[in-house]
Amino acid sequence: MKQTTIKDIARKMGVSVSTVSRALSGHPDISEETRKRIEALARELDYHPNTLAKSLQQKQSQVIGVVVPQVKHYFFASIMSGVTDVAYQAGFTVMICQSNEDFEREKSNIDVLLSHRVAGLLISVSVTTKSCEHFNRLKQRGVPLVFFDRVCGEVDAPTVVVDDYDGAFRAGEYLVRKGYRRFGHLGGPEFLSICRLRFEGFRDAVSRLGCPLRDEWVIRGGLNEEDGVDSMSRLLKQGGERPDAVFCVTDPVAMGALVRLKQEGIAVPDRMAVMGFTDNPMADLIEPPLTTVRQPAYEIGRTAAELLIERISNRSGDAHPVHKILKTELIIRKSA
Amino acid sequence: MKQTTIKDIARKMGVSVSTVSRALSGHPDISEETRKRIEALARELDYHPNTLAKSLQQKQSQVIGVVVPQVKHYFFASIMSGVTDVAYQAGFTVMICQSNEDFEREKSNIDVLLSHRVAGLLISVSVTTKSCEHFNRLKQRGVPLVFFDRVCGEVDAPTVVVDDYDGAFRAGEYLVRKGYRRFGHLGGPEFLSICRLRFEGFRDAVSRLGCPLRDEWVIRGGLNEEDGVDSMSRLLKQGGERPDAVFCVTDPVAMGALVRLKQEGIAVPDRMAVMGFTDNPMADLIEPPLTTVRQPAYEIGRTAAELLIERISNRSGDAHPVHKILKTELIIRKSA
DNA sequence: TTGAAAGCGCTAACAG
DNA sequence: CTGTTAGCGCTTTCAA
Repeated sequence: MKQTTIKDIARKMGVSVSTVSRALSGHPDISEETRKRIEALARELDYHPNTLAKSLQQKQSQVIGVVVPQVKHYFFASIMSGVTDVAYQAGFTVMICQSNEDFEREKSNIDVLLSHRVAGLLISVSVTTKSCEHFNRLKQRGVPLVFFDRVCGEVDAPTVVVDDYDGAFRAGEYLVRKGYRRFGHLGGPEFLSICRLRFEGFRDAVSRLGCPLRDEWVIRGGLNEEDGVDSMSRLLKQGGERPDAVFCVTDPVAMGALVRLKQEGIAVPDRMAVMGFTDNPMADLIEPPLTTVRQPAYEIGRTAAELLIERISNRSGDAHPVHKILKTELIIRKSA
Repeated sequence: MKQTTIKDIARKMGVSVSTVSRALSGHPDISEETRKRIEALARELDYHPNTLAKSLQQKQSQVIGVVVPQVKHYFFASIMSGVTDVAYQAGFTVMICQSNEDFEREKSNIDVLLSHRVAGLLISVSVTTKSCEHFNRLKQRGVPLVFFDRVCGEVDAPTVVVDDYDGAFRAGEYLVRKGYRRFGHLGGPEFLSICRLRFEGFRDAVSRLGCPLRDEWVIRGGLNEEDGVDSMSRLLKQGGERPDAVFCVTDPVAMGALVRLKQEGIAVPDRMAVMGFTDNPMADLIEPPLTTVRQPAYEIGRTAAELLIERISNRSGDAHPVHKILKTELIIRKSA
């Protein structure tokens, strides 16, 4: 696989490599004619500049690294879509790694990306990540860094999140206004800020309105559908009185809960209302359609990428980090 | 952002760069003791090898480039997940681009990836791609290349697909066996092999069993949910007799069709049965749960990545290209 | 307007 | 076992 280089072009044209380099990068000091001829020859030889060499030389690449827990989840996939679009427009490419929710793999992903000398990093932390020193090392190294969705509070870096607390709060208000009184919550690991904030927002709303959340109806599990099935099972197993409404930390969890309730023949929303968080595209296709809080996933991706690219370009690494908080939207359907 | 290099380590240790290079890459000719000391110092200085320099030197990188139409679709996201996992295990990273179903962008994505000197390319072609010369140029260049899902028949490269014809055929058989007799099809652009094969498989099955597909009930549109809504609208607008069962080219299209039927108050499956293709996770959560043909998306991603990496490693580029055909599975639920 | 030369960080002969 | 050296493809002073 012999690749055409600038040198090949130079030789064939009888000029020096610097002339070719300049011609191809639009340097003003090159005569119109030489440039035309060089461009033509480059096309003819199917020349593609070697970005590796260029990056090595300039000590900076046009690649942004992304670390997400799982690409296949709709939420992250949409974010990736936003990141990829913004990157493309700005002349960047994206290198993607998934941590599969594993701390060690997250660290090793970052190492790999660093070795590729990415210009900056976009990170959403794994559920199993309990320490932030690997992130702080990045800061020290001066690598531009933006967290999105699952952020790490101990690290002084820009973040892009939705207003989880507010979204959950409004979910709580809505349920109380709808007449529900006995609330449960299917939550995620408290270490994750999104889980903590959604829990707190909901808890504060319902307790402020006189219907405090009962501890035994707060179930903590994972963030996916199977976890929802599981958490709902644990809730039902308690026997005795049941909540008349549960707020779930994510849509997949809510859908899992719905599956479990259907198995038990418990009517939704009549005997138990269910609310989710995210607004997956399937949310309005299931039965009953899911009442939820919409997060603008694609926008999160765009915003995070924009922020990162801005930091890369301005080298504004020392400026006070921005924290973007995107608005959520209450989507009322049938399940609550 | 000053990065530690092999040279810094060499200077601090009072040895030559080659010694450091060898120590760090596990060369046998280095004494155990020197290696230990070098490794320790490297860690202390937070050294990360510069992959760019290495790739430039070796004239080959450990990056695989992926071009997909849209990352946010569950099917592609799952594939990406498989690709990313296999790549990680084999010491590769993945660079991802999305064509957004646009031909020009697809070409430019490939150029970018080529400039980054990716070791190989994984491609699923966009719906608007009507020519394959850009792929053939890749072949000439000797870039290892594997197509997945949406392949390009005119290019002599390995492919990973599911047995679309067979899956669709069995869908047709199933519907006939179930007692349906008047069949329609909501399909995609014929240029895409997946669309053509699914159409042909279904058509052959039902006609062989004595219930030929009627031309006016074959609607061609896009592949997403909104396209499904649209295609079903066009079908219903015809008035007169209606099919009692439609087979849709993808799950999203089927779900769109379902939405439209619900709006019209047409009961599924009683007045019209609907079948999809893919088995999205939401397929069994909607009402009625969707009968469909499952494609092993994650496996497609894994297989394609494995094939590509094998080709990269063996440089078996000239060998006869393999065509992997993964099996589909009929998933019977309520919608048909 | 063009060329010569150095160097980005790394590996790999070749030589000791 | 370790050092010297050349060179991967490119940009960029400095000089002509």
